[in-house]
Amino acid sequence: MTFQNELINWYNQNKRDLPWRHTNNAYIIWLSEIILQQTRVEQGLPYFNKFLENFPNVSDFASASESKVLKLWQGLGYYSRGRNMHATAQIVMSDFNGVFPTLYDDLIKLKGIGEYTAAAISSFSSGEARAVVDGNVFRVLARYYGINTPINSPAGKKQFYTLANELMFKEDAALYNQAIMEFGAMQCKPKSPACNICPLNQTCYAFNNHLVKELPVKIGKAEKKHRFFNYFICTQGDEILVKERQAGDIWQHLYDFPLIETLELPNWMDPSFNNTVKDFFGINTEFTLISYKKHILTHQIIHVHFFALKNYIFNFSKQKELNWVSLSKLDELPQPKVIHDFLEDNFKNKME
DNA sequence: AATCCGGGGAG
DNA sequence: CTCCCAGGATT
Repeated sequence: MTFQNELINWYNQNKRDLPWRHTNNAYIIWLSEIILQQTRVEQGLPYFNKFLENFPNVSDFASASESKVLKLWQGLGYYSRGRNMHATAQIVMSDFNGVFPTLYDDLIKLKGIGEYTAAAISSFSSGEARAVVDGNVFRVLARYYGINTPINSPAGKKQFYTLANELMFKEDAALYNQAIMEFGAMQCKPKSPACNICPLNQTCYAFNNHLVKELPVKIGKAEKKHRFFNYFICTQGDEILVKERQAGDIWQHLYDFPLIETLELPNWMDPSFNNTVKDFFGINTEFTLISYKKHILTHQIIHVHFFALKNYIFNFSKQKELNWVSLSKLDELPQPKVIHDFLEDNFKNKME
């Protein structure tokens, strides 16, 4: 049996029942594919259901506010996906008459849709014979064919895309694409795959040469940068001071608090830190440490300290993004995970 | 070519 | 801890 037929055979016997596999509606497939970028199925599934419920079609998505989209996205990470979806939904309304495109050449031009996602949506919605190459496909092909070109190098990317498209099962592109990804996710797993029961083990290069653990090859990760976020919690009656994060850094258009970032762990008993705080807020400041949280992202480790601030006079001319928000409405704003967790722990009762 | 962009789960 | 997940955009 051929490589392709083995994969499809395995898929028919072992596939999971996932909601986006019951449709060829390009809009619904697009929802699932964007949500699943760099995201496990188990983590993305509740978000997929939530988005489809709130936005049954692309028109509903396009007419929502960006803030509502980000609020629904809260906790999933890589928030540019949500912002790009919102922009793309509006382009589909204006440039495609509200009909979500199904052709690769149309899809690839849309925000947030790259080579993988354009291949996925086009093959699943219209059967276009474009091979998907995601983390699963890289791994399956690297092992089965014994390819040691780094998968995250330009040369590797080209090599794997070329091979994947040569292998494409043109009689049923959607079925084949689903099959190879599911096989990578469940059988040819990153760690300790069950090679002894694999239907392809007789012809798998890595298995026969004891290279399963070495493949695929990936080149070096940059070291994580440490950052120190010092948040100041300012309340006034039933209101709290929040800040909308701007472009050029993480969590764009999500909300946090007045922030002083320092280059190293600040000693808040030190007069110089006190002066920095005083300069930031105005005069006559007093603050006490509430809590600390270490927040780990892909390229940075953020040391987050929360302080309660008293006796403050703000210089709003320097802090235009600051706004007072009533505690009862705070939960409507999209927040980074570390902010949301802090509020859950310290303000839940006051937010009702 | 390298770096940025989140958060979670497995080992 | 480390690795990686149905990747894409930016520099």
